[in-house]
Amino acid sequence: MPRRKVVAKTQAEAGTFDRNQQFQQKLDLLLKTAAGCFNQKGFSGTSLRDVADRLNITDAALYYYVKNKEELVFLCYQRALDLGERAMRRAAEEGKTGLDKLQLYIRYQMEAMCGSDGPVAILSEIPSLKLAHRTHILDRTRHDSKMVAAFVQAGIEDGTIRPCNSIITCSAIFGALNWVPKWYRFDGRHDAAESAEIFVRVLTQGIAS
Amino acid sequence: MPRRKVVAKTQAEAGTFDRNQQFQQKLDLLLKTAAGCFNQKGFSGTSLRDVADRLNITDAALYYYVKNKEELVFLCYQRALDLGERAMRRAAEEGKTGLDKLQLYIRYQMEAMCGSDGPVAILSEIPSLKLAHRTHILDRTRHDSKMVAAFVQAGIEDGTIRPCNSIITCSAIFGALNWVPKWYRFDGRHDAAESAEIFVRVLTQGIAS
Amino acid sequence: MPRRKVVAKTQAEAGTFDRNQQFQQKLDLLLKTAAGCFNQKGFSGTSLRDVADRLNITDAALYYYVKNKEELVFLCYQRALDLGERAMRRAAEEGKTGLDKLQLYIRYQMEAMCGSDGPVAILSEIPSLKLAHRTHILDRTRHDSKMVAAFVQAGIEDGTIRPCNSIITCSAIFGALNWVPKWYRFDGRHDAAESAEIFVRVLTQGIAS
Amino acid sequence: MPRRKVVAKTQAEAGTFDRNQQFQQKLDLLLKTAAGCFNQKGFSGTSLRDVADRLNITDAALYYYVKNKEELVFLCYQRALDLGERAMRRAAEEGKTGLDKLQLYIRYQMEAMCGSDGPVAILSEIPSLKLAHRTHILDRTRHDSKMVAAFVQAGIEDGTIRPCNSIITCSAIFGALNWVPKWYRFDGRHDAAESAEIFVRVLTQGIAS
DNA sequence: TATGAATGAGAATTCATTCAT
DNA sequence: CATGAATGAATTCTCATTCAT
Repeated sequence: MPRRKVVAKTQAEAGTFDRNQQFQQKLDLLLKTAAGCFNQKGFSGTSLRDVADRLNITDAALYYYVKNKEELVFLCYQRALDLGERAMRRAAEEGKTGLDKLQLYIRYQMEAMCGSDGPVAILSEIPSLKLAHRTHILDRTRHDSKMVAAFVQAGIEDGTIRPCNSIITCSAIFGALNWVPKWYRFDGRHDAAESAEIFVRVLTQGIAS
Repeated sequence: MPRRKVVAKTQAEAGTFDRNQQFQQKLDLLLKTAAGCFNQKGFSGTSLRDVADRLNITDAALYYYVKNKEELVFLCYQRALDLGERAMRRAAEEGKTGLDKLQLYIRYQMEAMCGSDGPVAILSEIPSLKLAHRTHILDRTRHDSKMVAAFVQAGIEDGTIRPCNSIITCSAIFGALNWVPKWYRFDGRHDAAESAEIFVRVLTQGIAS
Repeated sequence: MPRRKVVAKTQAEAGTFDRNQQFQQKLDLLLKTAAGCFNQKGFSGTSLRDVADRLNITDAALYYYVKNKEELVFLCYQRALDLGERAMRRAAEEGKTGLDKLQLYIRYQMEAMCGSDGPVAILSEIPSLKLAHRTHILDRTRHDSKMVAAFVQAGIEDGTIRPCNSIITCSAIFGALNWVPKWYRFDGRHDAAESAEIFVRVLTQGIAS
Repeated sequence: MPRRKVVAKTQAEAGTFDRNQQFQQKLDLLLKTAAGCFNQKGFSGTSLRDVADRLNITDAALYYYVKNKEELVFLCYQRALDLGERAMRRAAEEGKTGLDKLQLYIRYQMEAMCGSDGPVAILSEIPSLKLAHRTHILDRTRHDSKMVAAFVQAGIEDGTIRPCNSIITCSAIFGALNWVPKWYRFDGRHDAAESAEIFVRVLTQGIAS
């Protein structure tokens, strides 16, 4: 019955390791599935049965993986932020100029959202989180916003981006990105790489020097 | 008591006119208020009591103005589309080139969302609408998408916009615009005109020839 | 929809007054009914439907009167303490000697529990209360215990009660009293006055000088 | 694996004997532990996980010892009645007069509840038992009540107890005793012998001639 | 017009219970 | 013997909705 945060430590306990891995995989699938539901119908609009049905289990079984619905959203949001931050980190490492970094970030973020990491949750209902989780998520999003704004600032300073209000500019960029899960389909109708390419162009060439 | 869709036509029926006008004003306030709630907490996340509380009436009283919650969202969405389409129409009329029209649309749309027309509903939970309303709204949104895509196409043809995938491009633009009500504050923290200006620049200069 | 703590203040607002009175009466009936259920089947063993069924309303209707189940128990407990403390106060006022007071308290307490104040809740599941309520109730019960122990002490000092461990003695007395609602029937099988009489005798003559 | 009600009879089957003994010991520990939980939080208020947690096993493991939760309570109640009846039997055997017997019973009962037989279940949720078990337990409790009432009757007849309503009198005595597990602590705060002594005095001297 | 009172449907959550391993 | 995983039933609670006043 115990929900585990546990991660097996030695190869010795192979059985435990396997079990744990299986648990993590199922949890990840749950998070993707839930994210898809939440994106479509919102937090309160999505019942746990909706999610469970898509996974072909009962709603009660979900409670083996998460403590409650609020935690489920929280984990979805964490996962979304993990992926976003990975995109930022890669962009920061690989990009030379500010513009470079901004463009790489948009590309990687698009690839993450539209690729095999499946539906990624839109952080649109932060108010639904309980205080501790809410502040945690808000801290991370604020940090992330600053990170991308810093890309823009860097670009302004190194001359690759024209002077502009980096805050509002980033709001436009984030908005465009955040909305993607609302319309992007994984059924082949859309192409991740192409979409990414276009987004990079539309969202950055306007501010490039 | 029958709810009126009626709009008084002559000053002759003054009493009715006044009453009706008052009704329309209250309804409009209701729609704005509800839109604000829905944007923050989602359709299902917003209870009618939430809305009623903000208006200092009881939830039961709301039923004098709308038939039910679904109709309330529907009306909010209609209102949002009305404003959006007005922006488009003005842009189409006033703009000369395709780029012109696109830029004007973005400006007018921003001004509508951030101006005195108060919170405008984000059309984020269309699936919650009943079939008739859903198709109605979907028809309008599809029409609107095409309208803006047509601005882009026109721009490509008249040489003011560089060739590009107008669908995905518009997705980026709509995303950025749709996200605005999520972060824009009416408490003076933001400036409507400035925000509009920046959005126009960020979202169109990248595709301008 | 608002649950009221409100009590009408002037005869002017007669309608309000009547409504409010009716509300209070129904709430009181609810508390008695719930107390009966809780005494028989325990807090968790009693479903809100059990209570609602006895009142011939739906369980959802209960929420018009109380915020939740926990508050329902809390109010039952408050009511029990109110009655108990009234018994103590009267005993303290009317009794001359310590023994006198103790005997009057037992009589009045029995009369309250077995009389028209209907089933009175046994305070047997205090741990189920939320912290704030729990400490509130515990404070009152501790105060009450001291009150009765003080009767005993006074009796020891004025010579009407033989020296004894007043704490354990009171535990016996409280136990006997607390258990009454478990077996007492309001269907005529038992007689309130007689039962009270016997309890007074059994529980006090043993310690009387 | 079949649960055993079996009790090994000869030392010959030593292995079985040991196993069986171990089983019985663990079961007894389970019953004590469960009784403690039930007394504190009630039957429905206690989940099998609560009990299992105190024993450092999983709830699923409990099913090796008992068929289901209902049986667990039933066994707790049986155990409580066993101890109570043993107290009565000893009292009946050792006591000369009716008063004697009554006093011995109270002492032995207190010693059982407060001694090493650890928490003993309060029979407060008999309605939760399934019919067969319920009638079985009710039969025993009725029998026990009569037994103690018989002590009182005997006392009245042999002149050691003053004439009184033996039923109500016993209700007071049982109430006081039943309530003991609610307040008695095994952490040294209370003294079993002393408490027993006081209870005997308080509960019997009032009716003694 | 607006409110108080009530309802019914649905949602989250808990929990006893099962069963393969 | 014991556990992990899952289920089904019941329960609490919320909420849109109704209706008499």
